[in-house]
Amino acid sequence: MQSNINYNDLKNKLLLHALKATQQRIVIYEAVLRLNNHPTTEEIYALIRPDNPSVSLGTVYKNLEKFVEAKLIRKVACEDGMMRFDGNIDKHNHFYCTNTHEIIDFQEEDLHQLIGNFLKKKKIDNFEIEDFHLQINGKKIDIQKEIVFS
Amino acid sequence: MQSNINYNDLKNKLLLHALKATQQRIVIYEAVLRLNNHPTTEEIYALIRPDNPSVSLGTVYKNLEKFVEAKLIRKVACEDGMMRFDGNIDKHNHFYCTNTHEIIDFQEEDLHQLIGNFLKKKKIDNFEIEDFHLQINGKKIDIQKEIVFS
DNA sequence: TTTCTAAATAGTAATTTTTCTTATCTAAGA
DNA sequence: TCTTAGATAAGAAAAATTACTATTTAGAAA
Repeated sequence: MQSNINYNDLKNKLLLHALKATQQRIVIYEAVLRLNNHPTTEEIYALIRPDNPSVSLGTVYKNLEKFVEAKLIRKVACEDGMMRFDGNIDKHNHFYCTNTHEIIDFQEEDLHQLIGNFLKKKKIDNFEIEDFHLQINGKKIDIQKEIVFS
Repeated sequence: MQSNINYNDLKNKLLLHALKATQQRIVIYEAVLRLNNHPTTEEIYALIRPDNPSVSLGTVYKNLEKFVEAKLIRKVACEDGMMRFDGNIDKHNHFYCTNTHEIIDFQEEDLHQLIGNFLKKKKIDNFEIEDFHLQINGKKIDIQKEIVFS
């Protein structure tokens, strides 16, 4: 758990990504990290609203987009129609539960390399690969419990 | 190219998927197949509108959703915020051009098996995998030309 | 520290996308 | 042919997103 996200770390992270560190941005970025299960814009807005009633929804939308541009966070397009955001920018992939619409991180360096190597060897003309994203679709068996992989 | 999509084939395909073969559904399904580059709902609506002015947008939305449920087509959530649809239900993956927002099919049986085998070997508890989808992000170098891979 | 300015924000309006509602209609099985 | 469950049109409504503009502010420069 990231309980150690303090004001200065957040601020520096923003500055490092060439983003003016406004109060609103710090709060929004913190919310993305706290809600570490791929929140929607509304979920982020709902989290920050009680303590920051003057932050407008438009600001949340605009800044999430800015953060993605600056590669501070990632966008995750979801089949349920909602755009979601991911504060974890390490290489990783996702499970998607078609029952609960949860997106669950799947950190598996071996698999990531396997795919990366395949693409490197493959001759692909007229396309410069930046990254890739694997989404594994299925259903959680016990919705209450977590997915365990080893 | 699928120039051989005729009325009866479309109708039978719908019936095969337990969908009542209405005139509207035949027209909508045909549009998805014709617009074989992952059209949005609006693009589908725009294509059929001239010849079928009485088909309503709501019908297009509802039926695309129905088709996905019936596994007649696939949904492709796109980072540009638009939901797109794919009439090709064969196992395949996608390139996504962050410049043009195009989604381009990447049919590569070897890669698909590589990933499938990895996941089969991996012990994953509390999740029943149905399928997976690899999206390769990057930029087309010459926007006019196609991506070539071999 | 104070001043300056480009950039960011709040609040609201407008637009876009999607879903819902209801009266009417139709495909396909009996 | 008749019947009816399911589908449709049309428009209203809701939800999601973007745009606009006066005001404010972070951070650079003096």
